[in-house]
Amino acid sequence: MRTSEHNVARSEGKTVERILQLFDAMGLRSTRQRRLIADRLAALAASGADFTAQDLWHELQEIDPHLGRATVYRAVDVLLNEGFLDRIPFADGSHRYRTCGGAHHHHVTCVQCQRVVEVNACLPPELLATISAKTDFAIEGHSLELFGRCAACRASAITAPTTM
Amino acid sequence: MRTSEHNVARSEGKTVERILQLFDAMGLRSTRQRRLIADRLAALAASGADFTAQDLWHELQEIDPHLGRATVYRAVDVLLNEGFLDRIPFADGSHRYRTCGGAHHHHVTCVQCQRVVEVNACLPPELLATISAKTDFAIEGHSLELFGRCAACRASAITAPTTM
DNA sequence: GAATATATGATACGATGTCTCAAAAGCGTT
DNA sequence: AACGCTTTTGAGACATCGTATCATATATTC
Repeated sequence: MRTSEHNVARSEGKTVERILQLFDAMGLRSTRQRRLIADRLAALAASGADFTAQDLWHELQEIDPHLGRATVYRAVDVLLNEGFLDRIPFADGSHRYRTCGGAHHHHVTCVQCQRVVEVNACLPPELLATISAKTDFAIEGHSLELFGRCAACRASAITAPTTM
Repeated sequence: MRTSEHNVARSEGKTVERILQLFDAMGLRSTRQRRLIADRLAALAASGADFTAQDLWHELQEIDPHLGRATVYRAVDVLLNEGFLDRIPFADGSHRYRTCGGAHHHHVTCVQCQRVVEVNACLPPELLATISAKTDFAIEGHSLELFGRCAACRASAITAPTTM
């Protein structure tokens, strides 16, 4: 237990540093607010949780009540453009953010518990070739979101099925 | 010309009827407003254009200045749930609507002219099986958006390249 | 530590969509 | 075609999410 907690703390520390380096690389200054945001994002990265920009702001406001909304949104925007964060769109038009490795990947979202898991599998090149041929588009990118039910939710549905 | 115009008009008429039947099937009444909306959507379906709910409202307001925003949004919502409309999400979090056949398909959007084209190709079952195995999710659905540049935009870029 | 450029935060603004509820309109019945 | 019941509408308030503005505060450079 000790070791694992220690490792988490260390990995968070590294993540904080990585985020601050991203800001630095963009020529942005190291401010108290950005360090605060980096801290929180590192914790979220460690737990793999996803969040909305609003969520993040509210959480940080508990630490610093005067932290401005625009400051948080601006930071999220920078990190999204840098590829540190992923935006996950939902069917209702809303979207959440998630820290990610930066490598190309997709997401599976559990329709029951909303848990998001990364998937490394990607579209086969043949499919892209077919689409390109059919439409005469030069395909430059894609966005794939998968929906389903995770193992835990499938299990709980069996033990506690809906009565209707 | 005559014949083609006539055919377009006829196909729009059919589409109008189909939309009104969808309302009817939901147990919703046939109102002047809904008929107005059906007319406009049929025209949009014929031209294959995509639109925002706001767009649609403004266009219809020119015909009936008192038409309520909520009325249009409600109708769009119904038709979306019925599968007559598709919601196409964009990277910036916005989304547009598009009439579609109802059969499963995806979209390719031109990153330059924003034109949207339907694609009938879909994910190979092997990919879904792989993802299911890797994540232990029961995959129930997916959303795939493709981005690229259409033939026309590629051609115009060659004759008029960006100077930077 | 002074100069200077950037970042912040309060607030206004804008876009998009939902909710409310009195009034209007549809529809089945008579 | 008038009645009565139910749904629908429309106007605007409200909610949410994000962006723009700009005086002030803060980093960074010298």
